[in-house]
Amino acid sequence: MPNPRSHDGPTLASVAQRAGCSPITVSRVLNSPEIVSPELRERVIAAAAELSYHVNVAARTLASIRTNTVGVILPSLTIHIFTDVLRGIYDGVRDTNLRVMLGNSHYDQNEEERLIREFLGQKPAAMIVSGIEQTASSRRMLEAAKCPVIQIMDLDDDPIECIIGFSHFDAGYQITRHLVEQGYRRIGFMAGWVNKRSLGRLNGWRRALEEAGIYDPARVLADMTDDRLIDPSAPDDLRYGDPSSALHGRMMLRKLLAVDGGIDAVFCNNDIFAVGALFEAQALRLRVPEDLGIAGFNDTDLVRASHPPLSSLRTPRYEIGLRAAGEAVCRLDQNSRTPAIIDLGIEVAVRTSTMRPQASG
Amino acid sequence: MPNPRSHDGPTLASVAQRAGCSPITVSRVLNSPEIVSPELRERVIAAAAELSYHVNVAARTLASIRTNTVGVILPSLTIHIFTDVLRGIYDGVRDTNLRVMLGNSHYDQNEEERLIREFLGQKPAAMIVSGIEQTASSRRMLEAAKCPVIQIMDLDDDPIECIIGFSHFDAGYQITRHLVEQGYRRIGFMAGWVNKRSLGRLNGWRRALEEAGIYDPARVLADMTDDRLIDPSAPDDLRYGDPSSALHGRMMLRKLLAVDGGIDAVFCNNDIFAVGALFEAQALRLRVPEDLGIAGFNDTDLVRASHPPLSSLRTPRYEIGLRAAGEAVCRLDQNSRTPAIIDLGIEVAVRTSTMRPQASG
DNA sequence: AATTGTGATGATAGCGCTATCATCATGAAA
DNA sequence: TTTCATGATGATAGCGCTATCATCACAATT
Repeated sequence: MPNPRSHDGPTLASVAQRAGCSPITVSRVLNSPEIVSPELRERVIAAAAELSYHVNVAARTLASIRTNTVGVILPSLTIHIFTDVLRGIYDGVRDTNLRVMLGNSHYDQNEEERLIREFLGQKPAAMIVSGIEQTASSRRMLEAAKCPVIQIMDLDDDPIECIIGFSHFDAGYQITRHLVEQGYRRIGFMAGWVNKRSLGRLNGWRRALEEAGIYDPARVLADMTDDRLIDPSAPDDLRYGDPSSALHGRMMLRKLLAVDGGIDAVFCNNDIFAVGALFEAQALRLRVPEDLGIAGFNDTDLVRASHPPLSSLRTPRYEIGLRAAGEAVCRLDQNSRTPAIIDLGIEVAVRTSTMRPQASG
Repeated sequence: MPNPRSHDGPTLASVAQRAGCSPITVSRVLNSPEIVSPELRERVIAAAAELSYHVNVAARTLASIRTNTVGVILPSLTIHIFTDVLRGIYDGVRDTNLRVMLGNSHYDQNEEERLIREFLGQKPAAMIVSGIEQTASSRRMLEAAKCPVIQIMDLDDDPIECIIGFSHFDAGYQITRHLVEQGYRRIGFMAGWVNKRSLGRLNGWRRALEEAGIYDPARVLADMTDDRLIDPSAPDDLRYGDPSSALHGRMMLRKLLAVDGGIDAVFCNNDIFAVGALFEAQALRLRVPEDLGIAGFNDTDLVRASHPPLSSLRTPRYEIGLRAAGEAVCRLDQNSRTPAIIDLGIEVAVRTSTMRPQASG
């Protein structure tokens, strides 16, 4: 009777036996094939194929100290921004031997800290974490980590090691500048719920308006800083709903139009809000862009196809994920931990929704 | 000098030493605390906390045969449907000791087979795979797997073991019946690109129309069965774009309106197409629902907020993920492998976009 | 012929954990 | 008292792999 603790699958030893060599040689064929003679190598490969052998990752990890797992911690899987990033990361580790271990912090810094602790306990090959809002203790753990640590999505702070993203301040500033240049004067900001990144955009919006002498704090709407948006006990409508739903966009536009003096343009913190605002404008029979300019954020497919097409700010979400994975691979290859701030840039995508006829500006 | 191969972190042995007991007792505190005396247990927990000990997952896996990893294989991370499912899965394994290992097959059955082989090689605790379109060899491997295998998203076939989803045929049938009941007679189907699931919906659409005696095969648009949609070498516009973009919806509506006899309503294979169709209708100054009825699929946030709100078919995407994870946990607990077909049901969400004034019906 | 280097392969000893069996008090039942 | 069950803890032996060092044939160099 065979050892009951053993797996049933073939092991290095069984491949070795079949190929007529020692287990360690099989290991070499797997890990550094160039140092094994061609004939033996072929024999081993054939034997492995015949037995449909697959390495036991746990055993390899245990024996070799290094793992091939990249820990990724994102604040949400609901918000499409982060699934775009995630897709980039997965595409970035394709054709490498790296695995992704994903954690969802649900925008909870304590949960994030827990995940960081747990992931670091597994000695990951690299860590990719979103943003710069970690707790002090999370930050300390990441700084002490013996692997590349890559922060993503943000820029404006001193990174732990490598940070890949874009300036949210610039993003808010540039899209707002565009609205100012189009002649809009009462420009609102539909922030939704405010985190560090949104705050950067808000400050960019504010700066652009202050420079033009038309800043009015009443025109920012951030009162959705509301636990219901992320609280699992919230009513179904919001719980299953995207916290950035188009319905919120509609509601917020109504509120902004109702503030003293109203608004003649709105910068929406994401494209979904913007589409919601567009629908609300249609419902109110406001002409876009004549009566109301609408600008989105992220430049997703949707706003290219709307009627009228919406201006937006293109953010390199997929590219951030791809590059983050690439940096991880590269830093592992070169065993380097050089600090780096990688700005993947942004771009204002100008479309009809903000092309105000100059006559009326 | 310590063993250079060893990790630097604390091990079971160091915790044991600090707690003044043997390593195996520490292991017991971790795995079945109830069999250790309260005092010793407390001492061990305290020692572990002081050293901030974390188990070495690789060592545990190697020693215990069983892993705590659930392999999940999805065909896409681009399509929001699957990220909804993914979110459900992650929420479903929260507060369990299960990990998720995610693979993206990019709608490629060979890639899927590769992933299945690789994942099974790691003796996962369970497997969750999307759909029923596996290759024969994939199917064989999954059937032979020594772990619960849960298929999701579909229903209409004999499952490997447990399948969780809904009937795509019924879905297509019900939403089309609704359109028929509203008095629409030239009802198109905007399929986009056809896989097994879309085909089910198409057949449902067809059946409903045949029953009403108004089926016309010219009114289905499925010519986007186009490799560019999933080919990484496609032009940027499509590559980075969602293969179910609203722009496709706009294009397809134009095509459907141009077929002989035109259409007076359209069932769109997803909500994004439907919103695109709505925008196109707006651009063409077609009144919705009077001139054109529009129905979407999935009932996402977006269609609730559009102007007019779009009817859609609610699909339990998040719930499928949640339940799949739940089934995995449950089957592991009970060590059962009972066949099960779990229909999570669908619902027609009727909104303005298909409420045709009966006078004109 | 002796020495050295090189390239290919093998032997050995763990990596940190858990399955299994062994031990040893303790108290209840005979 | 003896026996036996029970509960708590320990000792031992791997899980399947790789790091490290050892070996050995063979060719090149002195």
